[in-house]
Amino acid sequence: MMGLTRKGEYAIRGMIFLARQPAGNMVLINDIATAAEAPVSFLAKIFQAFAKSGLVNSARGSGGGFTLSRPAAEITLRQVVEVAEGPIIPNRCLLEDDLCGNQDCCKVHGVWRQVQRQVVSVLDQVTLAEIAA
Amino acid sequence: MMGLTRKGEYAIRGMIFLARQPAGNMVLINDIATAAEAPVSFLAKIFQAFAKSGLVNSARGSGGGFTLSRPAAEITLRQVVEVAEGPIIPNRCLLEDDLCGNQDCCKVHGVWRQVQRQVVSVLDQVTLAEIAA
DNA sequence: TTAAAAGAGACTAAAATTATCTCAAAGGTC
DNA sequence: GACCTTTGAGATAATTTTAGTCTCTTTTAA
Repeated sequence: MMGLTRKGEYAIRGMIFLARQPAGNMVLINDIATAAEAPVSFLAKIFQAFAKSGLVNSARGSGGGFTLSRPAAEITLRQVVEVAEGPIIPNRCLLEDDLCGNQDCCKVHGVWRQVQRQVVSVLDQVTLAEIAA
Repeated sequence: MMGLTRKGEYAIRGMIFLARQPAGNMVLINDIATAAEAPVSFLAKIFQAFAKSGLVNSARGSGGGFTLSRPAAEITLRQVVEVAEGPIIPNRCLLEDDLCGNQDCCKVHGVWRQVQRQVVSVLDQVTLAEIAA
């Protein structure tokens, strides 16, 4: 239960590698994948999402690649994880806008919200810079 | 990410129903399943696990069924969740006894352990009695 | 002895995860 | 402009996990 998937693991490792590059240095997805020990085409998808989300900049053509869009100290682990894996949701009924039909579910509801807050809070306080150091 | 599965949901709902019965009252898995809105044969498996783990007592034959093995106030949500879903582990490398080959993984290792502790701590502090009330 | 229950294991179906492949679009370089 | 490099996007496939079913066995009480 509660596990990060491969996607999340690859994402984190890839971002750590990027964070260790000289600022602004464009890195090929191939090199990131090698460093992160991830399948290239799979990681490519993940980094597409990072590019869309604005966490990284991308450029095509020769001399292209990926680079962090801002200092690693300004990117949190939560942001990385959420772009890769989606929002941190310990239970379905957290999604349904506070209105779930099931009475029992709602009793537990508050507990899951608490869990969510704790997890998010931990991940919010860790930056890429810290874990890449 | 971080989601409880159906199994966990059914498990919790079933245990809440049991917790609401008069103490010692044997309840059929059919009735639990109806109350929990879960498939009978699926929930039966889950309650087999509960019986094995000692959270509930079971008896076969007519007059048989399931009952909590101790007061609902002495059963935590964590126990219920862990029997149903397995241990709460936010990342693979938490399993590997503190020794994972990957350096980067290990930098993040402490973060996941913190996450784990927070989640466990929340679930440890909620009893069946509280959520069944 | 018989009917009513849970226990155990094999099996199936559906969904999510983990990829892979192909082609299109964009950006340099000659 | 022709050409090569690189990311973008979408379809597809393989694998694993989740979810659920079915059958048969064991236990127990009446």
